Amino acid sequence: MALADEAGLDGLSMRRLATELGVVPMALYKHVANKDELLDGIIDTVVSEIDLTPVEGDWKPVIRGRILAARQALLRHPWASGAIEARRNPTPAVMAYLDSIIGLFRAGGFGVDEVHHAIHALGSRILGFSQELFDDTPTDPDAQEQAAHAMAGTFPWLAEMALQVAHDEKTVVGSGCDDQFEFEFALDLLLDGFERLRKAG
Amino acid sequence: MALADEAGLDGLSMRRLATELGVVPMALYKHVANKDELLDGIIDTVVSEIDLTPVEGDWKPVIRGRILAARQALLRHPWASGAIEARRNPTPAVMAYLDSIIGLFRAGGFGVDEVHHAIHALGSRILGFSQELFDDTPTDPDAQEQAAHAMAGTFPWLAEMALQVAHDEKTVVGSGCDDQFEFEFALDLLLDGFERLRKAG
DNA sequence: CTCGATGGGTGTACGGCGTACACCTAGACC
DNA sequence: GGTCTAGGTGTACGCCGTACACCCATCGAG
Repeated sequence: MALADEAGLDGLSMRRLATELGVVPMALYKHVANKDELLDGIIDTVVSEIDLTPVEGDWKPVIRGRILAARQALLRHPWASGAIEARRNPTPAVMAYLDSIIGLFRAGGFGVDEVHHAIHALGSRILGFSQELFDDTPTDPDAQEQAAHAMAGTFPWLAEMALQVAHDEKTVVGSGCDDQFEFEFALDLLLDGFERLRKAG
Repeated sequence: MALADEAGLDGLSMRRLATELGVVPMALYKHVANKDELLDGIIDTVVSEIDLTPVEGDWKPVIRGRILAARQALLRHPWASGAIEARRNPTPAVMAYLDSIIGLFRAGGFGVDEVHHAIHALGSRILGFSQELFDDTPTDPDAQEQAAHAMAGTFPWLAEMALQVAHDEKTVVGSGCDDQFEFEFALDLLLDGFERLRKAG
């Protein structure tokens, strides 16, 4: 049923998925009320991949690990994070995940208010634009460098950063922005911040 | 043209917008190549509302102010942030905004790498779910409290937090989650983190 | 063994979407 | 007056989600 995770496509749906299953579109409606419900379903199966089994240890590494696990699950299904955000009310599995995170904070000695703020901080996108603002499709560094030079006049600082990235790409192996690193960087920054607040508070 | 900011609706478009302008749908295509280009257009007009005029002062309050200004602009047009995120490449105005932020960091003494990480941190949604995970449509506290109790069994920690929020709503005026406060909380946490890194760095 | 109910698949149809293509018109400019 | 062109028009196509009516195979009750 929710094995509809299949062909891994996102923007395409319902009629398409039906034919993919060798069935007429309307047949799907015998299993789900509408498309949203179907999406809720597959979202839940993805989120359920996150390992929520209790772990012993200090709150910080434990929470860190769980969030990174969630990230891994979402990375396995690139369309998922977008789908989750588009939903107006969270699905049960999402609730369960959130609940587990909150529980870890509470067990770590945080007060309810503190956790509340922490959850918001972890969930908010400060710039209002998401991390994937630039699609990090790996273009070759030289083209990137050229583009950077081209916009040096209008967007000097952006260009500077882009050049640095292009440079790194040519010297070190791997793609310019190490997304994983960036993610952990921001995560640790926040976790450290929470810790300081707790000690201070 | 981009005065299409009009009726403030989002999910509806093109044909709809055409009739709204008293014109046949295809007429729009004499001004924009396709719907995406139109969206890019209105996104740019929204983002252009952000005041990017140079400001004197310490980097932290200046950046803080600019980001909060951006937030105000996006809050004025609730559909905008979603639209921006959905776009694959940023529009010029978005680039200009990013550039200005990067510039402020650089002027504040940050190195290129540091700024790079900072930008990523500011832009990422750590949980993978956005802040508006729960639509904060103001429901009455009692109903909320009841719902919280109902899920206390399955999601104890979530319920605990929800109860606290419901309680606050009844005692203090204003809505339970002060979004503005939460936003500034996360923002300051990150800014403080950046500062410490720079001093350590 | 018949019979009704029921779960799942089918076919047709509607209204909405974005947009390709060919056409028309009113002014601007030589 | 003749040409060019920017902008508006009409028709049509293929996609989408889904409402509604139908059909059939299985199965438990009588």
